[in-house]
Amino acid sequence: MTVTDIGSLIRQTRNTQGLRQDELAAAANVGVRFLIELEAGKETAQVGKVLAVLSALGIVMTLTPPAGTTS
Amino acid sequence: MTVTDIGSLIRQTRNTQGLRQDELAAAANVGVRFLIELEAGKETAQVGKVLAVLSALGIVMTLTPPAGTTS
DNA sequence: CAATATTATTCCCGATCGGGAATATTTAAC
DNA sequence: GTTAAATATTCCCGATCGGGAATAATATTG
Repeated sequence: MTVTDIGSLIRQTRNTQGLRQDELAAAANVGVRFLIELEAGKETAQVGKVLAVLSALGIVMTLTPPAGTTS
Repeated sequence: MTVTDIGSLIRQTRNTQGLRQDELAAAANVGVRFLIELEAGKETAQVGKVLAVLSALGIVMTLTPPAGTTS
């Protein structure tokens, strides 16, 4: 999973929901410029804001540790 | 999923793998201070570096869009 | 083609990042 | 208690964020 992957998924999900960039940006409380750069795969985006965008789209994140290290 | 959750999981996984903060930081190519702040739930951490840490620990991220929006 | 919608790029600039290194502070071991 | 290990906090400071607004470029539609 790369930042480019995340950006692509965000853009795709946004489109299938019929949202414009400025609408999603407003919903997630971020700037339009930030969203543009995030969709383009910006490595340096702040993780909190990335989570806000994902959440605004209803995208659920799951983190699975390597097998056998859960204990 | 919050940044605090991510930080907690990173710390926990790091501990179960017997890694010190400086060791993981070196493996992920980030600074020790960054890792400390990330484990504490720093909202403003750069997403690229967060992914690097997760990857160094073998933690897999999955993003699932809301049902019915995959098309 | 013309008109519009949408996305992307650039400007300025205060605020904050994030690094290494040094210094606490906390925790563990003997 | 003492020595050491591990974690956390501060210092300085160049690099970059990220905002709004304006402009440019790229679809879409009639």
